[in-house]
Amino acid sequence: MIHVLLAEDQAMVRGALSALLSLEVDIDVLGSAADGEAAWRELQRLKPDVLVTDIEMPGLTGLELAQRIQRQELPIKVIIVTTFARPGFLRRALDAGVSGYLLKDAPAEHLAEALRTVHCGGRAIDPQLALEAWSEADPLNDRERQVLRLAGEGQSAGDIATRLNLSHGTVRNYLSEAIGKLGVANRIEAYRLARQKGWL
Amino acid sequence: MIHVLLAEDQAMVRGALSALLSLEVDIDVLGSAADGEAAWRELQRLKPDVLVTDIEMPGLTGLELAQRIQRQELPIKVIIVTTFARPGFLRRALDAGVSGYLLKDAPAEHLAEALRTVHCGGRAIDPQLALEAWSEADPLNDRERQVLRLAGEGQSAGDIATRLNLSHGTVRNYLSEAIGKLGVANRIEAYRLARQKGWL
DNA sequence: CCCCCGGCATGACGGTTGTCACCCGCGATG
DNA sequence: CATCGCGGGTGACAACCGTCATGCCGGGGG
Repeated sequence: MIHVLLAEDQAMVRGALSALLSLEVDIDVLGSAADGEAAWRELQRLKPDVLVTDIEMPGLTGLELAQRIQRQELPIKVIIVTTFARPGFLRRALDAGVSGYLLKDAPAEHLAEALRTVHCGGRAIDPQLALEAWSEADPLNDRERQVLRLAGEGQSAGDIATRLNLSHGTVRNYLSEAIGKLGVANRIEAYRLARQKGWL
Repeated sequence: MIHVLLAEDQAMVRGALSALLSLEVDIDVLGSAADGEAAWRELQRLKPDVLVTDIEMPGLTGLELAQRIQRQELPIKVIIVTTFARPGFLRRALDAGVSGYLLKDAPAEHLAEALRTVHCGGRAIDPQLALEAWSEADPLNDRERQVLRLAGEGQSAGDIATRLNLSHGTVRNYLSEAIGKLGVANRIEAYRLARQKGWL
């Protein structure tokens, strides 16, 4: 019997996944949580074998949750189930020691299979995504990332400079650098590309 | 017995929702489709009582699907189940004659309830969203929408002008108009706001 | 008929953005 | 010690952006 905890912020999806897993005779859904903090608490209370979690959740993300589990050396496997086919996310997930990474695009049956594989000590990583993950490294440094994030929200160079205690010229240098590294024409495209790759 | 067709592009969510509805004794999931076109075909083949559909799908969106059903006067109720709490979407959905509009944030049980309500001729609209929907009208006209969409993809005024066979000055006028109407400072924020409201 | 309005264009303005060359200070590395 | 790299800053320049005033045209509505 595999004991599972589910973390997913969209209630309907959470309920539906729970229903899906309940249909499997060898899987027992102990409970579910709507955000990272709640998941962390339930994790310690229910001591499941496997945590199935989304990435984008309020409070604590699935990736941060995985990191915590790794640091505390809890005997709990982690499977990420997410919408985002972003190579950067998978890479960060692997660094956080997760055992599985599935896309919500994948057939529903894969989830139960992945649970069994992982429970037996195996790994379940979306194969085509695994290729991309190591193909292209994030070329941005921390400053460039910060600046791009703010630029993507419509902040001007001056605003960003104030926010980060930099001169507005320096901000423009970082943006220019990022734009150059990503091979695009302006900040908007740079933001979109970096976001799509999971680098922001 | 309520006969349901499910349209949702993410396979795992599709399977999970199917599992969820299968647990209800009075609901029969006839089938499911991964995109709008497939849903339209299955609709005519399976003749369900209710279509449960996402909005964002490749090919044909859930809203367009609802429009088609309305135009052809098919005796099929439509329930939209979506991630997006965008007032503009709900308004367009209501114009397309849908009977239900639920958020994926809503508890899973709401879906089955909504199905029953709708099947009996009722409506199931997310209440707090319903308020917002009529509070704020879309202030943009067609040209402003087009221009804003392209601007949001990082296109410059010149690019957009070429794309739409306008002068680059005119494009800037439209952008300026949109920025003014939305009460923001630049095209990026204008794009984000319009998108968030479901106006793009 | 005239007048007004909406779509489109122009030109001019000041501010912002993207690029580049160059500067400084500082820690690492030789 | 020399010097190299790197994070941060300056200044200049061309291009672009956001704003505004102004103009033209065509189609209603009075």
